[in-house]
Amino acid sequence: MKPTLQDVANAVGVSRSTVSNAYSRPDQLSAALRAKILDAARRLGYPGPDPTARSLRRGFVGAIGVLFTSELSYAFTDPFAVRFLAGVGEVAQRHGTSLLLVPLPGDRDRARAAVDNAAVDGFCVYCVGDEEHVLGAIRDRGLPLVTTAPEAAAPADRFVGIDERAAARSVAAHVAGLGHRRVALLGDTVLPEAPPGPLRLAGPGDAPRPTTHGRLTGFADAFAAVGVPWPDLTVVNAAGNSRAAAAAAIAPVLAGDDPPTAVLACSDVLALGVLDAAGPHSRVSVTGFDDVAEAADAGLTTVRQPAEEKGRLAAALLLEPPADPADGRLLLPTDLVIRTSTGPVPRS
Amino acid sequence: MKPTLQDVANAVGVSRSTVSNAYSRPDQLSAALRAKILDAARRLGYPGPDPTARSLRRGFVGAIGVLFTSELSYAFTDPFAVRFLAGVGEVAQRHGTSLLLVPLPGDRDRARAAVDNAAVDGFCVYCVGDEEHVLGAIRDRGLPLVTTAPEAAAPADRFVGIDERAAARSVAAHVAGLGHRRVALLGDTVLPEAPPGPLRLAGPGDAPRPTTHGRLTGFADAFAAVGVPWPDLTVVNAAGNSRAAAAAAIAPVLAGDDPPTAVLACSDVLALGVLDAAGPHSRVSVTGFDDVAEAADAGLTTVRQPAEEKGRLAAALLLEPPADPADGRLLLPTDLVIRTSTGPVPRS
DNA sequence: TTGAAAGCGCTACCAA
DNA sequence: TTGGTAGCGCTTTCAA
Repeated sequence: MKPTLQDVANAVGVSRSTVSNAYSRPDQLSAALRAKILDAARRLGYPGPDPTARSLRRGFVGAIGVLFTSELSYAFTDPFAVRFLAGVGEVAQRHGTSLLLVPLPGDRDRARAAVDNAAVDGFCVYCVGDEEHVLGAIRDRGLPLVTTAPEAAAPADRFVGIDERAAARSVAAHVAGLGHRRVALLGDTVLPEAPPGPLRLAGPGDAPRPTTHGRLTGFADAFAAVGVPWPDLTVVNAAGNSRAAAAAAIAPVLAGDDPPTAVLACSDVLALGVLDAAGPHSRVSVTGFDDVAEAADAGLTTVRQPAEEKGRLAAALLLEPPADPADGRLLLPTDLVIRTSTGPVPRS
Repeated sequence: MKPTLQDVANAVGVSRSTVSNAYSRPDQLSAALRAKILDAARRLGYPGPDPTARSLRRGFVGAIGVLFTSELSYAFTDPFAVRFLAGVGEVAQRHGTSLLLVPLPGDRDRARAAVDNAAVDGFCVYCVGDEEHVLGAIRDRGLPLVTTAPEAAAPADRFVGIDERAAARSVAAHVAGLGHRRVALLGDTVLPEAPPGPLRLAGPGDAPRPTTHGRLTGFADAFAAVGVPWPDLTVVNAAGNSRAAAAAAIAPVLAGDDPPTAVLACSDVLALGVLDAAGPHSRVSVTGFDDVAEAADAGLTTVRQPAEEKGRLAAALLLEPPADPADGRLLLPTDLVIRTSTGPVPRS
């Protein structure tokens, strides 16, 4: 059997409290006794207080949960997510806090159970899709949470994000300013079970994912301002946030009659897929979102948002709660980055 | 106060066991009673059994630790590490197991404490540097562990990795075959506190990090075979596994008298830094290690190892222990990938 | 099908 | 400076 604190106490002939103090509050006992206890522990092979028991007793864990409302591997596959994580990790390291990455089953009940079973002191929720039930589970546990989607946050939640709508409007205005009027908007899983390809959407607000919703709305704003109403915009659905999914979804649209002269994607990864599908000689204008590393190489016009900083702030908001709750909602700046993937409407 | 299982029991007028069963063993009570209990729980705001208490009682946690013997952000910054993590995450997701990423303080005692405090059922150790004390701490806790460094593994440890030495020998033999004899070997933190730049090393075995050690040995093998003894090889130290660190370390060497005609780096990231430092018109041959995504774009000759697969196998070894302990040591295949960054010795 | 008893291993209070 | 007491919230026999 593995030795416990009690065994060490017995071996040395002191009480459990004293052994506990030897580990957790060295100033509460003489150096000599402490040395003797630590020595006996080593001899017995006692590895120190059990973390689980300690957490139970102390009432906190020393870990924060990081949730991606998607497959766990999304976190390591999407370049923006990875940089977000790097930022979270940096702050966690500084606090000596661990990061618990919890895989979320697609099934809602089981997702809720996964949240309920996570031994953590709070959650950072990187919002990918529809997360209301996940956020609800966290709130029900009474744990603090930071989310990256404004619409998803309840008043008590902390939030760090960008003004998705305004940011999207800025790229779209750039494209509109270049004269584009026949435009496609490309998003990942615009509607839950939708097949890849063009989609009928009564309005941008119909997209359940808060990020997609915000970005589509911003795109629509800019085109409405130049006289292109929502129904004239083609919404295209990609079955996943990957280049391949984007290429597969957009290819038929580009090959159709009366193809769009510009494609506005809801992420850089999708935009890169559009460039893949369009081929090197295409003159279609393409924009992305996020400004990941590959975007620069590809000459992609996009909206930059500070990835690592977003992660750092999310973790900081959780680990160093602001005194004033009003400071718990952070809006980060974005920049329109104009590169070579956008240009005037080709005359045909 | 947050409600506990006891409160729910009181409210319904049943015992704690019954409430517990309602959550953990639905088959142990009537559907009607269970519904009544769950309902009362919802009304009281009871979020289900506390994960910590449950872990303590059950004796297991449902999470595995992932350790990087380096800053935690290394895990998200190094492209190979990210892919490894993706593989680990994939298997973890399948098992419904969470991943605890534990930041390791540089200080050995505190690193040990971090390991001791992690509430997990086992560890995957991604070996970056010197990890003996970390592995020791894990073994002392009696937890299973999988490591990626062969030298670091004790007989009881599981291991998944490559034959570092043979893999390194294969690239080096390619370079030697091209006629190169004045060669520099570039590693990250070859010696613990060494400054960037050339280094005196009595032999490759003097590098404490097992990976570096193995790779340098393989490089040395290949050059010994063509008559270039160890002392004629220039070992160069980079202060970190980054392009910038590599560039800074190698620049003076390339600019010196009698510069090497080839640089063999211990990782792709370092090799890319060498290319940065050499500039586009340089004819120095450069090789990397790992074959990350950027390597292909840069035309880097390198050794490919299966990154995601390594992660998947590491996690599987931990989560699905092989019946026969002999199956707990896996050696993965590697491929020499020859691209444009290596060529014959330029005639000057 | 339900309940009572017995801890899992530890820490924090308070008294000596 | 040390020890006794009293749980943290839960699960799991076993018996009813």
